[in-house]
Amino acid sequence: MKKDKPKYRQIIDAAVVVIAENGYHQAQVSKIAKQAGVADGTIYLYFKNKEDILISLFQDKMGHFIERIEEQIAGKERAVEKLLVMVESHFTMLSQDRHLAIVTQLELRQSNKELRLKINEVLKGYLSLVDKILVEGKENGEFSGNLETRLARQMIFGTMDEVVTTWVMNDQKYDLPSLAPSVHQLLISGCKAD
Amino acid sequence: MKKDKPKYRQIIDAAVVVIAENGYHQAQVSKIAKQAGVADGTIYLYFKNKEDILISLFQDKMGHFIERIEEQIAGKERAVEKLLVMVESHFTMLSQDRHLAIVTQLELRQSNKELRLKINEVLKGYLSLVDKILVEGKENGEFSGNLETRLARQMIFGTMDEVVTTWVMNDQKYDLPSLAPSVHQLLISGCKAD
Amino acid sequence: MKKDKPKYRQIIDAAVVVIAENGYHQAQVSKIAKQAGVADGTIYLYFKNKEDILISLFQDKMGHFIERIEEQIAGKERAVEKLLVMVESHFTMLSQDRHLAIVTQLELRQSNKELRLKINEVLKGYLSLVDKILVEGKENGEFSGNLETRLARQMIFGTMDEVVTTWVMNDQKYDLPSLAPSVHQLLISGCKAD
Amino acid sequence: MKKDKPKYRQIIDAAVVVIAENGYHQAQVSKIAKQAGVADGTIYLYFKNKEDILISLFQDKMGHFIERIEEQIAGKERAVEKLLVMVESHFTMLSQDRHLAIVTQLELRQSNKELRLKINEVLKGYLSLVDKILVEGKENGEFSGNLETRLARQMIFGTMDEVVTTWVMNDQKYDLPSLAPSVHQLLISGCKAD
DNA sequence: AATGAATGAGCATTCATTCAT
DNA sequence: AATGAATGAATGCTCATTCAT
Repeated sequence: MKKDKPKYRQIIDAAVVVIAENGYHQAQVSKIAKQAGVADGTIYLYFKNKEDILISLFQDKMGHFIERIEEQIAGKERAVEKLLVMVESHFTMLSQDRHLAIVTQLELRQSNKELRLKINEVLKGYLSLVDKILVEGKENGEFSGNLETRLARQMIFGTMDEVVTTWVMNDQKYDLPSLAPSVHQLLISGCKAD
Repeated sequence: MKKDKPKYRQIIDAAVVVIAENGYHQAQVSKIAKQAGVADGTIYLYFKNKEDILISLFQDKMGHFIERIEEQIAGKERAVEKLLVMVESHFTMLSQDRHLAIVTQLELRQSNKELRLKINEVLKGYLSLVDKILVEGKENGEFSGNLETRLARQMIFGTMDEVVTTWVMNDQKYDLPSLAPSVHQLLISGCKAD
Repeated sequence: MKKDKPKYRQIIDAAVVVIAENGYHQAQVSKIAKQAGVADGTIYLYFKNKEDILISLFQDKMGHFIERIEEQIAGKERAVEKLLVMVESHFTMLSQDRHLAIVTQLELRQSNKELRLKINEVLKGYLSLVDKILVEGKENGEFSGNLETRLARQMIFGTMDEVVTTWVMNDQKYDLPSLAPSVHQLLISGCKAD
Repeated sequence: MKKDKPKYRQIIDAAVVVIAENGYHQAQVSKIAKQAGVADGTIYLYFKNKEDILISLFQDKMGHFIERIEEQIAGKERAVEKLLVMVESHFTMLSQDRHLAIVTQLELRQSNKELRLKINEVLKGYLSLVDKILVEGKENGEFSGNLETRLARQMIFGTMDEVVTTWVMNDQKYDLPSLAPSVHQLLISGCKAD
């Protein structure tokens, strides 16, 4: 299995660094190869083409992302708590890997429509995790029975994404994880005063 | 003033059509010129370079966008109502200009970081409109006094953006404006059951 | 019409020189552009791609070739004379353009199958000229009525081609046109003693 | 002697198949290795480089070719008969090995000038066989004493080659050996009516 | 002898921008 | 003001060959 060989990860990790530091359009294959410490041609022993590096990168990183969040959530009983853990994990993981944050929030969005569609496929795994929490919350009465799952999911994901993107655009100069409780509070109670 | 000459708008409108129909990376200057009915070189009499077309496009369209919303809001007393009008207007205007929706939600995001920073500058006008509503709501007791304006604004904008993007990605095949009340409800009351 | 513009011929003539002097596989587009005194990109204003240069080159040169031979032949009454004129013209024209001879006999044959098929299309014009002479000769009794036109044409073309190729491979170091009478004699009378 | 080891022939035979089925430019060393059932590196234990495979292939196959024709000719008395046997054998052997026919008539001609010069060296053995027949024929009065051996040989070889190439280009869809008598007749008597 | 992972040089083509007319 | 022909920099990928095992 190619994915288990050390060079596979070397190249993916190199791609994250190169894209974060040079930007999507300045991340030439030769730069990635150099950063990974392999020859240009070696890239093509592990990836079909340049796009394949980027998709694999996203699948690989996002796969870990979702797994971690699932693990964290597993220990919690209530949907509200699960949502808090999710926001915290989301913010924490991205703030712990500054390069990855830049790549996912800014650079990878410059890819063409085709690649973005493939990225969206990967994201669906995350979105259905959100859905599961929402349905659970509705069933056990934590959330309103009238809550439209799809819209609520879009609010949750859209909000987290916007918060992280703003943080990255501001050069990650404030602490992201500490915003999690407030964001969580916002998501579960909205703007309205009690 | 160049911006008042007819060719200025011709070119901007041509850019919207060409980008929406061909995608950001297939929107060559020569295509835009052809669509606008001018020679390639003429573009450079009205715009400094290609990036300048895109920024001007965004400024122009977003300018109208904000003006319209300000007009609509002006007639309303309460922050909650103003927020509803804003969501409604946002959804309605984008659903009335399919090309513009594609360009702002999908295509322009493929631009490089530099251009996106400039686009964000333009967006600030919109975001401060949101802020104004939030502050007003906090002052008159509609919204919690503890509400963190910045985060709430990110939730509001992030949610609307995500809802519109999902709608565009689904080929605009359902009615967007009719989602406004639910989205508004979500934003003001969150997920939590009463 | 692009073909009438001076740069069109400049580029084709440059291609002949570059291919003859560097060989087919060392004839990069940038070399052709430099030889033609234009920018690389200019090539693509006149030709679809590199292959298109080569096909156009062959069509252009072979077009002249056939026209000239047709003119020469027009003045002759008998098929045997026409054949002589054809062999003489064929040999003379190629010996007058050493670069072209190298390109048609050695270099262009290294092209891929697809290009060679297109080249063969162009050659058909020449081959049917041979056929016309053969049919005429059969009708007026100069050639045997049993002569199989297709095979005879293959003998004539195959012989001329082999003679020219051998001459090119020997660095064009002997006089080609002076072989025409003997080759003509061979073609019309074969090996057999009278 | 490397040439006597089984893998030497395995690789040559694999090269013929791979080139015939994929074309000269798509016949990568790795494909030949795979077809031969050996590792890429093993090729280089038996051949100096890729070009060496092709020259060896040609030497090997053409060696058999000439040997066979020499055997067939040995039984004949007269030059005219020998020529007939040669044409028949030439056509028969190539029509019995479709892959080899494609390789020698179409694919190997795409090689670079250098390789083609080496191939010509190998061909000289065949050409001198033709010369021998011609000289013999001139000596015993079958052929005209004025016959220029070199040109006659070029006619004979050029004609056979053109006939075979045309047959290959037409997908070998008619019977080649049955053309031998007519071609032979043409070669010995030319176009002229008796 | 045999393997096959690794190497790295080399090139056609696009397109934003210019400038002579 | 307007044109559009000309420019030229910039890059992903292939594949013959090597060499440590």
